[in-house]
Amino acid sequence: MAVHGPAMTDVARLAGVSHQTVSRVLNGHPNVREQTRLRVRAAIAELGYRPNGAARALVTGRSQVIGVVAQNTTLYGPASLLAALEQTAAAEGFAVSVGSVRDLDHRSISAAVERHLAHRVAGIVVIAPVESAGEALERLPKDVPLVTVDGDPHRPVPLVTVDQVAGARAVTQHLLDAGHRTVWHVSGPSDWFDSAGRIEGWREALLAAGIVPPPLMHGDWSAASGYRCGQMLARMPEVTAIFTANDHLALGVLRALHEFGRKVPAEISVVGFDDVPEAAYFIPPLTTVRPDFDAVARASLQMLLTQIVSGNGGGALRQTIAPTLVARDSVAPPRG
Amino acid sequence: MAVHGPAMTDVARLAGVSHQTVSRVLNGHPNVREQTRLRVRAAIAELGYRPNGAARALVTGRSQVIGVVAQNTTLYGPASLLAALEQTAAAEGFAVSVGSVRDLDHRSISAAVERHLAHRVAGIVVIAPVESAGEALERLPKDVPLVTVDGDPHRPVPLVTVDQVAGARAVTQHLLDAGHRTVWHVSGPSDWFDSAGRIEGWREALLAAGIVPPPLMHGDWSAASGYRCGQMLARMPEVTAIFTANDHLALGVLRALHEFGRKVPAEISVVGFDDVPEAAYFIPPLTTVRPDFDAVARASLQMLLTQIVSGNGGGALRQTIAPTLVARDSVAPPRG
DNA sequence: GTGCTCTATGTGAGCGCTAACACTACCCGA
DNA sequence: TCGGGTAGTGTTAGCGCTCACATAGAGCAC
Repeated sequence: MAVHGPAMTDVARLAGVSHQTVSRVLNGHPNVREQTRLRVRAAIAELGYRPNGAARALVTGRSQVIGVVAQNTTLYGPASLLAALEQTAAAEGFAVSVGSVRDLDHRSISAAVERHLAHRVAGIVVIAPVESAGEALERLPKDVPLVTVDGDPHRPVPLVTVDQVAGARAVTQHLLDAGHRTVWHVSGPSDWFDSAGRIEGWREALLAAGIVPPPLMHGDWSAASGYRCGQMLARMPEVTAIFTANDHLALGVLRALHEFGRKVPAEISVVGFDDVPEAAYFIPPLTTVRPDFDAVARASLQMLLTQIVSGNGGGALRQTIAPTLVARDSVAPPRG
Repeated sequence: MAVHGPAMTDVARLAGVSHQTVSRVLNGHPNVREQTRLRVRAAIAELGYRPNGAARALVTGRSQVIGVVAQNTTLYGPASLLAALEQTAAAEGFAVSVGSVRDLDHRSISAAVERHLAHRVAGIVVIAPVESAGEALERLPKDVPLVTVDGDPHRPVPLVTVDQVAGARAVTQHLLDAGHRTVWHVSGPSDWFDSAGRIEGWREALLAAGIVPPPLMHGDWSAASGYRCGQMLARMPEVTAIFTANDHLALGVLRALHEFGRKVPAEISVVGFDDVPEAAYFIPPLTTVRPDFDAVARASLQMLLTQIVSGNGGGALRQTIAPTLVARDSVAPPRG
């Protein structure tokens, strides 16, 4: 009382009804007289009553909480996704509980999922961009609504994903259209699906144009690795166009090129991926690809809610969100 | 059963003990025979039993969940803080529920806090960097453990904060030590405490050196606003040193200076704040200030846990985390 | 009037857990 | 021998809510 605040029975007593009627009002049940409804609402307001989610979760077996498992929520992509998910979920009356993991191996993921299950979350969204994450999901109880984001396209799990391949293809084509003979690619870590998709799109576009893809440069999303790759690329006079798997890699590449005195875009064109807010202020402003995180969040949440409402079993739903090319100043035709 | 998984009584039956003994094992109660404990653990493992957090929350009145209220978790600072909080909380057995808000007015904040209270969170961390947020906190039930991060230093609420003033002072002094006559400042939004603290530190350092602070340039944390301020500063020949309130502003400034052909650091030195991972790859690598987000997260969580355990009433605790200067290449002595 | 439906409300049980207390051994000192 | 601790365990009563069902009254046809 003093500590725990008023309960439903307190409201009921004040309104002169039974606790069940209060419950009905709270849950928007139809068969309640308008006058009664008003009286109950007044009592709720007067007491500052707040329904106890734990009690509700106990009896219904499901809380109004969605668990999100993500790695490294400091990165722009995951952070944006998380924020968008939270906003969308809040609009639907759901809270979002984060379970971020340092590593994406199955032990970490399983542990995070366990934690969520202990709290009886209504559903789980796994931002699982790597191979090893998928395995952890196989062992999950089948009755827990689940959606993966940017996960393994080959696993029979509901999936929402940014169309990495299409984005990368568009970027590569964009560079070819500008007149470049070929396009070099600085990739993300090889075990990420995002990374794989971007490599695939790049390769496809080149092959479609009858070009043999040049050797791949392996990065790890960080500006530091972009810088290292950039130092190599800067020394190769034949390089005129570079597609980096994300904007941070592009930043590192840009700096390396700058240090070697190679002008962008006059001598070399550079394109990124993600459209971080700062990309427009790189030197020069970066042409990049913008994934629609809001759309991804909306799609995954809707997919999850469908499962929650229908009791479960989304089966192997999947949805792909197309990204858009954002053209800025870092692309120009090659010299000569 | 099929859906809800085994309950404590199921474990008890299998282990041949009472459910209460299972409860004791789970909660690390001392008076349980080693042999019994083992039997119970075996039963738990065999059934794949998972304690029901909702039931526990119902009876104890507190869940093992900490609510975090934050704005714009896409920004590097808040995102890092959130991630660090989650990691720290997980280590203590707590889950973290995010309630991000679009605006930091009291209606939004109150709504987010309400949502957390409905779920009976054990405590709340509010990342409340602006004035209006504080008001919302005044009306909060007194018995809810609460910690604010980067909040109003003048409110009687437990507070953990990065020492903005010290950081800004150090940066400014660093520039003066390099030989600059004065330091210009591009600030963050005026209603953020972070912003105010950085302005204060900058001003203090200048005044201490007997220098009248030059006019303040107002930004809003974004690279875009940094760019706009940079365009003005670039045209002023007397400007030789700029301290920007965060790294993104610095990026915008750097680009503007670059466009105007002003060399950094040869002609103008630039310093940022936050040490985003990319700062080392700006052109040139950015000298900046690194706040220790992990330390902030640890401090706030510890403060919160103290309140949770002791029943409440942290009173007006406060803790300040000193940031460190990270010297890179964007600072040099002025010409001549 | 009787019997029916339909709406508005109340009653009781129980979700899975913890807290408080009760109980049973058993050991120890007097 | 017996009281009195103390470790180990069981029993009972709820926490605040929803679900399934019971009930009461109103409306209406015959």
